[in-house]
Amino acid sequence: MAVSASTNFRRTASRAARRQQLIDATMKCIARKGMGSTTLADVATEAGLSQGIVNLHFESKDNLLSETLRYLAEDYKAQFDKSLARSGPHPADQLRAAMELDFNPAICDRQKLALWFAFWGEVKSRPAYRKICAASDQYYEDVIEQLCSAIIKDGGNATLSASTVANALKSMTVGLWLFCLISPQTFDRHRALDAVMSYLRGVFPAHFSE
Amino acid sequence: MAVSASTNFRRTASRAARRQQLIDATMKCIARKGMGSTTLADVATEAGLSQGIVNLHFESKDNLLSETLRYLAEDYKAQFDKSLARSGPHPADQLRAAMELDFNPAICDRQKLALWFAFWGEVKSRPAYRKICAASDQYYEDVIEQLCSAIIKDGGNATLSASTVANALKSMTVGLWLFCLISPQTFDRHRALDAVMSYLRGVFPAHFSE
DNA sequence: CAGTAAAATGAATGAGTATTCATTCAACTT
DNA sequence: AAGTTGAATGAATACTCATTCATTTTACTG
Repeated sequence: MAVSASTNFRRTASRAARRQQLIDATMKCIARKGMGSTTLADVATEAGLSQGIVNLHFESKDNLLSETLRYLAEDYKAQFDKSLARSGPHPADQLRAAMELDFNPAICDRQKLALWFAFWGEVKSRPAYRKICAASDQYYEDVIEQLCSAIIKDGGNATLSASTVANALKSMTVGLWLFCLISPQTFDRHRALDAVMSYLRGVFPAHFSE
Repeated sequence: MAVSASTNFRRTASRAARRQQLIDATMKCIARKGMGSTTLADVATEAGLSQGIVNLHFESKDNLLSETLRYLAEDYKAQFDKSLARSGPHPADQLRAAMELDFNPAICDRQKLALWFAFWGEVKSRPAYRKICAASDQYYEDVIEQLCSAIIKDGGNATLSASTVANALKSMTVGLWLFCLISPQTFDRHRALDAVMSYLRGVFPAHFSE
């Protein structure tokens, strides 16, 4: 029943691999053609498979898109958790790592940014997307707020509100991503990271100076 | 030829009024149903007019959408310019007015926010949208940067870069708008404005304290 | 090597949609 | 009042696209 690991060269991939292949194709199509103009035929062609393949592996187009958003969010979370785990032990190290991740080429490339904005653009009319995004946001908001809180306790400006700083940081990321998406010639991820680090130096001078 | 102002009760509106009526209907439909699921029939029904009306006044659906984005951008600019003109003479007054506008109910309501994100979601695949947004962004970036520059000269922290602060401010707005759109229950425009004002107090303490 | 089950195909279907255009209608002119 | 003009209508058209499913292909089993 389960596909053995030894049969790597099957022409028919395992269910999970095929689904991932289709999600990858979907992401490429949305970035290239936009969410509204991406058809199931486009996705199938991009994946090098046939017409009916999406409905075979995902029930419907709606479902494919939801799963694609879910994957996008999970992929980001995996990189986020890994970045924090690999960074230094101090909360300031972790906060820096989190912000550097957001402007890493792996995250901050126009294809992925286009995807995020494509889904955010439908959030108001698609409760399913809204829920996925809200849950995701909540997680980062919490983690970043805890880091800010720790930094404030560790000799930071005690009048600062950790949640306000966390809001400011996460929202800056979104806006800077939009600038990278809209004006790639005049605005790039280095300038974006500069803006964030300059904010961090302003708010936590004792922790974020070279 | 021109419709006289006295004939207010014509059943057939002037060309400009009809176009505006259709743009208004388009905005409502996009906010409600999303950009991808908005059909010309939806727009016509929302406007209380007939099937072919959009192609009569706008050449095509594409054109209607571009004109809608253009209107959205012009409408924002008009309110922005008016806010600065009405505010106090000092650059700090004007900067505060600009930020307060962004979280005013007239701008920061979920219907309008949904519209902005709907268009931003298509920016990568539609050069026409990208250009409109880029031009618009450039304008605000310039104005805000000049205000920051003036504040810095007027006794602000001379090591600050006006353009970095301007980037941070404008990007925070976008991200905070997204939070308002995604999590209206847990996040509202007051919290958003708090985050911005807290940033301004941090960066320009001499100019932004009560 | 059959035989079987699962995976994949791709033509067919049918719902939906942008666009066209012949006709209708309202407002103004003389 | 009859005529003229341009706006508006809405049925018809041509097309796109998600979904279905009978058939084919592939991989595995005894």
